[in-house]
Amino acid sequence: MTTAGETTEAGRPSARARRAHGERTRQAILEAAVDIASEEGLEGLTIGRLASELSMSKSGLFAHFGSKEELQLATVEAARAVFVREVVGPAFEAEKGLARLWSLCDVWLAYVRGEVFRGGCFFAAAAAEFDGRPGAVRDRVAEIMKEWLALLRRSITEAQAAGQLGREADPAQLTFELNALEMGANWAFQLHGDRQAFARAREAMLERLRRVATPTGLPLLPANKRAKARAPRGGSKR
Amino acid sequence: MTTAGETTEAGRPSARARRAHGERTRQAILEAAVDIASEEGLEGLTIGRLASELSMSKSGLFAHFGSKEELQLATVEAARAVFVREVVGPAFEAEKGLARLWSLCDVWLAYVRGEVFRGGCFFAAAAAEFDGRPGAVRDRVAEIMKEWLALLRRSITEAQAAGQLGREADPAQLTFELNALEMGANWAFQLHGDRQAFARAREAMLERLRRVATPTGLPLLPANKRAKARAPRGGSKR
DNA sequence: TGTCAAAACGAACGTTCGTGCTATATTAGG
DNA sequence: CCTAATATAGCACGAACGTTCGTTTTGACA
Repeated sequence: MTTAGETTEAGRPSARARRAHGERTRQAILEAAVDIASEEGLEGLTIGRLASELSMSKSGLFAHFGSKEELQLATVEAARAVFVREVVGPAFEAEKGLARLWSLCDVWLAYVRGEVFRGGCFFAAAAAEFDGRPGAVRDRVAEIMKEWLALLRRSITEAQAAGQLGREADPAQLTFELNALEMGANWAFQLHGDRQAFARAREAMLERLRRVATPTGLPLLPANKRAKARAPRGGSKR
Repeated sequence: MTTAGETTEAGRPSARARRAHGERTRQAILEAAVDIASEEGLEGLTIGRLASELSMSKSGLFAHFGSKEELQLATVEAARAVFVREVVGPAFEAEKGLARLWSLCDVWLAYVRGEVFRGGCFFAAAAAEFDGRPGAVRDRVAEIMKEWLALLRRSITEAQAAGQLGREADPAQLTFELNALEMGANWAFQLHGDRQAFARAREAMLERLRRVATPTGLPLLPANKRAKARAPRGGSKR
């Protein structure tokens, strides 16, 4: 439904759908589109550039989407699928509650650090690019980010329900802080190439969670490695 | 020195500078440019658009800069001047040490909330836009953001020297966290129009600073208003 | 093998982009 | 008042943009 017009209805392998060469190219297009867009932005993602990258004609490529905005929306959707596969999926292998909450934070950092997208977090970039321009793309990006925040928040309340996180902790506040640390790490890495940012974000998140964790919850968080403040080697990177 | 080439040295009304009609227009151009760029991005800042906004000809406007990149750099510089005037200046009225550190955080939030730039923090937007494209603009933006981080960091060590902040606090870590919270607030406000984000960032910053403040430093931070967890009104904004 | 729809193509459209050139106003100094 | 410098305008350029059109290639099935 979200995907454009001619998709097969998922499970009805009509004669038409069995072949479906177009679907394969469409997928290839979106794969490249996601990469380009994460580096150059969804507006910098140009149809000509995309076509030449894939050795296709502009018009042949264009026909798959019908408009630039549709291409952008499809690209956002493809990026979301990657995000779900690379972040949400793995994190959900952890048990519901604090373990999963931590996993969401941890895997997210790995997702940026491992350059799943060449330009860092796709949605952070898209959000920054479109937050000032009304339209379908902006709306969809905002929606997806709300999904993510809701996921964090739900994990928090589940951890509270399981008695792993104190009741006094405000889920919305905690969600905001964890997300801010994620954005901060992504930002520092993208702009300054600062890999330390991941360790810093990790430490801040852990510290924050430990502060509101109950004795039941505490063991679910990684152990504290305090071998750090011991040798404070003067040169601080730059 | 930082501002572009032919600015009058502030206080030396040379014959050349007295007239300087061009300088006035240049300033007017940059004022508009900063506004547009903060909303649409430095790349979306187009010469034609800028010219029509000011009822000028493209070429007449263009002559002031010589290239698009120069225009972008000049715009960044103009934005920096605004930032210094609106944030750094006011914050430096507070006394060196923890008071100033807090002032930097507080005034920064006000600067985004008060929409000094129409599109939120100019440099957060510019950083996100250019972090994937090498060039002079990207370098300058990164430099300016490092200036800001250095400012935060210096205030932290000054607060430590004054015995207002514990020696055990890692300045780089604290800088990262404060900056991340700023970015998080800006992001939430821009994308979701969420004004609560400022209060959340403020609370998180305060809490974080209180945790490392010494008994000497604590009174320098705003008092704790705990009228909040009392009436936890169910409806949480959306 | 012939048919037919899907898929890809090539060329062109009208705009807008950044950027030059050249000419005309506007202004200050002699 | 004249002159030289400065500031703005007019016009045109080549390239790239998103988009449309008519045509050709392709591949499954009768």
